[in-house]
Amino acid sequence: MVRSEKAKHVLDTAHPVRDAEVTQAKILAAAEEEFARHGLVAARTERIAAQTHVVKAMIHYYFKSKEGLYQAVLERAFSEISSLGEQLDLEQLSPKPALKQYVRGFLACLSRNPNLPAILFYEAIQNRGKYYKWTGMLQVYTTLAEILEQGMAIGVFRTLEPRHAAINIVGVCIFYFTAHENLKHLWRGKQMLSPEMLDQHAQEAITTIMASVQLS
Amino acid sequence: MVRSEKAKHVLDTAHPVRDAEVTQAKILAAAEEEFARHGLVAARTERIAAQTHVVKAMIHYYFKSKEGLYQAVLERAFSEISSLGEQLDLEQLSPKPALKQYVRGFLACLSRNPNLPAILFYEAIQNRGKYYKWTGMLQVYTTLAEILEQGMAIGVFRTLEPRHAAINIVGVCIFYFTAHENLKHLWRGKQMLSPEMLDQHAQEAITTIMASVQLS
DNA sequence: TAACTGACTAACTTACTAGTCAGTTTAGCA
DNA sequence: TGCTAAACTGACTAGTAAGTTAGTCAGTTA
Repeated sequence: MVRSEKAKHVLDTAHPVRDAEVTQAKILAAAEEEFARHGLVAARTERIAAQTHVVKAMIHYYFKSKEGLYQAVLERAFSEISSLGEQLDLEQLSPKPALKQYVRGFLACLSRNPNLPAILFYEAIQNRGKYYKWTGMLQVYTTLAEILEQGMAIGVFRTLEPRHAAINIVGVCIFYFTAHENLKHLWRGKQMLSPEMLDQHAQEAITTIMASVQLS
Repeated sequence: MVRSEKAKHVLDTAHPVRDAEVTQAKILAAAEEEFARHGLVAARTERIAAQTHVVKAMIHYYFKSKEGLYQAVLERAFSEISSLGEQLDLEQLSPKPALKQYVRGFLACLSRNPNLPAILFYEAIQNRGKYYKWTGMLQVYTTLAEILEQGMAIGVFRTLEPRHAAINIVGVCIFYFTAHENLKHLWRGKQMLSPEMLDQHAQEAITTIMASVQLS
């Protein structure tokens, strides 16, 4: 779904605007927050409605059901991840820069949408991938594993099990986001999703990942 | 809470045993699964009761409320993590073996209780640490950070930001458990929590972590 | 300006779920 | 063996949350 300029502009106003596109966008935005925070089951349509300043019935009017809204949120949220590998053509790069580039892209994607990890987590643990078949995320793992295998083949990476290593790389990238609310106590309550902190995380994560695959 | 031998023994039988200790242990075990899978809000006391082959009222009889049961589960589940640093005396080891030992202990702890990561995530994301003050987990981060700082000071570890690095180490250890249900598709549906796979994860995680902190 | 259409609302229904309680059963002891 | 306290049960209640519906409101067109 493409969000129009109009929709973007009015998105945070509380006034009723009587514009289908805007209302849907507002509901989607509020729903993403709600689902990221509480998961599908514990999410409350009433809260989403209140946040959106429309009435609960609008959710059913536009999205049929709570589930329907959830699926719409998932689709929008993961559209970017699915197309991660395509935008950077990794074939042209050698394994080391390819890995670096891909991880950088993945981290940038997460930074742009910090709700994604939580939604992913809920979908995996609570719904067991019922609504999102994880094909997008599996793509991430297999792409990483391929890069790692190539690197091993030409002797620029250490010996490792590609799939486990890929999982660990994703773990390094994602964990920070899912735990951010508690990690802040390590910085005396500092906001962990601020641009500076996210940048610091990205930098540390990339260094850690590149170091973890290098030859010893 | 110490689980007696008697309780352990009868834990998985379906027959009514009319033993307070056993019943409580059965409820706790079923509740741990339920809370790990669904979180506090989406957990259903009726499901816990059904799993336990007792009646829902017993939960309130022994644990007063759903929240009370949840707190009891948290307390039991995290008692081990809190005392992780104590059992191995890290002071006597130099940073490298200390890090290796500590991570090994942490991973062993997770393998023994694979529900722990999911419970941790729910508590962090959904309840924002309302019931578990994360002092236990914060201890893990600070211990790791201290080891890393020592290693940097004597020049056996590369230059890194200790807290971010500690977070990434924990991420590598934990992520596998939270995503296991989806990761299995990378192995054609293989069970990811089997002893062999857990062992493989532990081994890969330790290698990865040790490689990630070494001097380049 | 009247008919029309889609956006929106308030009030309602139905289903579910945590928690209660009055009463029953059983283990173990006198 | 009978008594008692603790373990346990089934039926109930109050509250909550998803989903429905009849109808209102605002913009648009002829």
